[in-house]
Amino acid sequence: MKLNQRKQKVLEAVVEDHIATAEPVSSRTIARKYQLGVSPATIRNEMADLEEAGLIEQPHTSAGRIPSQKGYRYYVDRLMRKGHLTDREKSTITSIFAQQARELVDIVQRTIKIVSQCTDYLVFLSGPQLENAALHKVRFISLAPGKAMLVIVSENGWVENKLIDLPVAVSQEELEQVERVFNNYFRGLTFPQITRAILKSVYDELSRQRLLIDLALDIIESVLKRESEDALYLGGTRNILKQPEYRDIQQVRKLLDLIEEQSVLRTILAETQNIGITVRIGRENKFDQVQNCSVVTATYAMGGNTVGAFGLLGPVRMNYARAIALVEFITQTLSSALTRSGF
Amino acid sequence: MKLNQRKQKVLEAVVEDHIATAEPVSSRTIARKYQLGVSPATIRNEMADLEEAGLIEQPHTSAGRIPSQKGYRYYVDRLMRKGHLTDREKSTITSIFAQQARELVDIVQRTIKIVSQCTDYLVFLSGPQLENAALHKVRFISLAPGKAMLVIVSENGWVENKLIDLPVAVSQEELEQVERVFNNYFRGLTFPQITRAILKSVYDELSRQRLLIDLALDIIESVLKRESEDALYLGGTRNILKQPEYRDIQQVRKLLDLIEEQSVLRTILAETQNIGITVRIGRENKFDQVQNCSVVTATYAMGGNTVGAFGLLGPVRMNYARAIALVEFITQTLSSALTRSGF
DNA sequence: TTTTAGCACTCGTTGAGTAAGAGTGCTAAT
DNA sequence: ATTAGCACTCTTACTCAACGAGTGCTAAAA
Repeated sequence: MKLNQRKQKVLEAVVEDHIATAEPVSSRTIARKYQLGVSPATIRNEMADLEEAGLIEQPHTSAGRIPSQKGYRYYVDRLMRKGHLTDREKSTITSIFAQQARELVDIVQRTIKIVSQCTDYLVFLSGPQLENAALHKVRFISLAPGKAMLVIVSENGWVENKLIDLPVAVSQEELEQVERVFNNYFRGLTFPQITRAILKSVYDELSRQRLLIDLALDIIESVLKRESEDALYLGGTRNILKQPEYRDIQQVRKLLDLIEEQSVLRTILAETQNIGITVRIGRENKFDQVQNCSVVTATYAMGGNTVGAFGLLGPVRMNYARAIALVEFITQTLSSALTRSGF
Repeated sequence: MKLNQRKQKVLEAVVEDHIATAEPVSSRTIARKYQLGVSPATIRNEMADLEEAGLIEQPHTSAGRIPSQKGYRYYVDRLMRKGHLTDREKSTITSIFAQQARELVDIVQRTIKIVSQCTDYLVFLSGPQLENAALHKVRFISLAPGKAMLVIVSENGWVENKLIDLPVAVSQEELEQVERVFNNYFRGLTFPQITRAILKSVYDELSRQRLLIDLALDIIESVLKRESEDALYLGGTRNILKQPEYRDIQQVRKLLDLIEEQSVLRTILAETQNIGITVRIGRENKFDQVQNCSVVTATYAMGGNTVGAFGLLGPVRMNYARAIALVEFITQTLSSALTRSGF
């Protein structure tokens, strides 16, 4: 779709004014606030064209225009200028990550908290999961017959642990053998890197523990999978009510459903590709429950490996420039904090 | 305060009808729905007296009466009949606990989920914390210099674990010595039972590890404390919006503040005494944020030791009989589920 | 003395009607 | 191509009256 210079200016003005005020934008407002050097009447003509193109719409005849979802998309793709965080905001965020963290969860919770203070959108985050992190050490601690604790330590010092059931009776002795195999052969590898090929060479050398190692691999894999499914962190629920879109109780209801039944948010994060920032506007979202919302997401990494995703959810009338800047800054900062040693 | 038989009947009718309908109750409604065998006019006279006694009030002249907070208190203390859960509800709840649970958290989360399905109030729960549970075994797993994982296993098999910093360089050897001391001398004791007296006898025998044991005790104590402060589980946020009290966004706002800033709920649970069910109506609550809510709480136990508390929060117009029956049944069932072995 | 029927009174709710205001689209002049 | 002017539309706010629910009081009935 080709728009001349002036139509673009008008569309930009409609979108930005509506984002700022949540009200329909009139031709007069644009003429007054955004110096296009033309009269309201001219702007009205342009607006009529933009409406015909489906980029803006009128709630009713005697109201101004609001952007359509298509209009927002056009704005995000072509008109929007890069948003900037203030130095103050940046340093607040950075300082949070500078503090020493004992566990992964601590970092995540701090992130949620700080972001919900600098935005009025819903903040949500998955991971960080060690599934793709490089292994440093594996420990099995026998607690009772058939019951043990598995501790997985990543190369840069992060720890994941989980209670597991051992389907067969395994002695502490045998567990220690398995530990040794892992720590000797697999140290420094990510889980997906422990390929069949590598396994084979291990098998040859250690044919006796073959069954045991297979078992251990299954257990570790399932633990890492389960963890990554479980981990969803949320914040900013109180702030998002400030958005006038949520003056209607029905909307709030939908939002709380989303929060309590976390699967939608989880899937949104799981489907985020690691190719920079993803923006989904209204009906571009797959799920019914978020079709009147917009979502900005991005992945974050640990030592080059994607380990989780971070997102902001707000009304379609969202400050995209700011949201994108924030998501970008957070995922970058978080990635470098996680890549630094956990110890 | 002494009320004659009929006044009590009228008060009961006002409270129960208002709980059911959320509307002011008129004298005519009472005469029609609750057979007192007298005319509306008589009931009006009784109502005037009840109003003078401060037990009911009128939103405005041409409306019926609603109970005052004092009226609810009178009802809860003297009029209310014991509520009952249906067999279906009871068996759903019981079946949840019958399932094998791997970790404490699993049980807790299931509880929250099932309760929020059978009530429209906010469900919240603290613990279970092992602080008061009998120790079975303690393990220190050295992960890196100055960094270790502490695993605490209770007598009936529940496990708590936490990453800890070791302030001094401690060898794996020394950690194992400490483990041995704990497992030999303290097995079967709850933490508060490890008194100075017992410690002293240990010191005499093992004077060499004295400093180390002191250090270990401090660490374990702080871990258990920290855990118990952290653990707050919530559910039912979506359901509570069904209550007509929350048609006003401002109220919803307050509720979300409560949910996101969990300290108030945490304190309410922490202050719950283990003397059966506690009911706090409106301004009987200490905290401003919940003065237009009522809270029903009770503690639950593991092998006789209180390890956490469970609560329901709703509007002052709450179905107290049902809420109390539910809290009672849940805490009992939860206690016996936890007291059964964790394995 | 207690209960109740009857009635006047109060107050919130609803709906209709109206005026004001915002914003548009169209036309004709620039 | 742009714009001033104006008629038209639609929402919002406000007023006013009618209605209804429920009470309190009084006087009669039990």
